[in-house]
Amino acid sequence: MTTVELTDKMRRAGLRPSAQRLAIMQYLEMFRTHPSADEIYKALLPEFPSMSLTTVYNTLHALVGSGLLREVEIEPANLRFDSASTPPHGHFRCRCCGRIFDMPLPDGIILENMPGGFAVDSLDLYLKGTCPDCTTARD
Amino acid sequence: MTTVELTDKMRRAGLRPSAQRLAIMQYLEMFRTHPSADEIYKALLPEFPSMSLTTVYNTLHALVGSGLLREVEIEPANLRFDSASTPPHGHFRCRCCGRIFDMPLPDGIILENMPGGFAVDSLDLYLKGTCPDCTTARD
DNA sequence: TATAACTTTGTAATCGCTACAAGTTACATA
DNA sequence: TATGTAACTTGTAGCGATTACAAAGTTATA
Repeated sequence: MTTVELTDKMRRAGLRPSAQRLAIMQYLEMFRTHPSADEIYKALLPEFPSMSLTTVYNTLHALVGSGLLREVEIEPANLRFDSASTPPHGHFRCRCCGRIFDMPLPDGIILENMPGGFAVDSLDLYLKGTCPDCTTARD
Repeated sequence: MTTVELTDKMRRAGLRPSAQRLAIMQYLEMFRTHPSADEIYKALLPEFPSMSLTTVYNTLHALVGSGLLREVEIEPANLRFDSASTPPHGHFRCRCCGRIFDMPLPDGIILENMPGGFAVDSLDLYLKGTCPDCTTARD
């Protein structure tokens, strides 16, 4: 996604497209590793030496609030973030290397037969185990 | 589950069934509200006035480690716990009252068509929305 | 009963995150 | 282009959940 496109997207969401915000969005578009706020902060520090961690948190919350990002809560102690420009998907965390992978949502996960009266507005599927790389490395 | 049964269960898991541990397990068997460590601590304090919060955490970790409890990570800032003596199920958190409900796992969630090489050893389904009580109250 | 292993307790510390206030910037309007 | 205002950024201080650690207590077993 180009800078212009991102700028438009943010404006349409009612957010001012500051340099820091654009950089954060671009980072999340480019690196699909589900980084934490701190990882984003450290990665962008060379480019924005004066940027504050608080700005990263502010931005992430603003972007989540307007639907441009999704939170990934697969690791309770570390909130992670994911561009919302992909279709809904589950997440898999490798217990060995700690990486987080996107996974397809199994067919049939559609929320039909929920107990009556529960109005579901978000669904998260989190899987844990060993990823192919770590399985191979262990052999 | 009786105290004797719980004692056996813990012994089989290689854990000493101390009074504190039994009380914590019993609390989780009795109250299916997915309490946090702090809630358990406060609830048991009258019975064990000298118990330390650290003991609660130690116990919860030990029990999770040996499969007697499951962690519920539906709220990133507050780890919650669930007896493992129930069949696998998903969780629903009401955004209005904050309560957490057990939910059936939708059919078809069985992890067949996962991308090759991913060895899944745990699955968590987290749903959020409005529960029946809060929906009714709002009308 | 001695010894080792396990468990509990209390304190201090860590870590992710948030609150807040002051300074800066963007942008609509004139 | 100038200007007022709302939005944004920054730094510091602080909070709450959790963990580290060491000392004291308990239990199992030889």
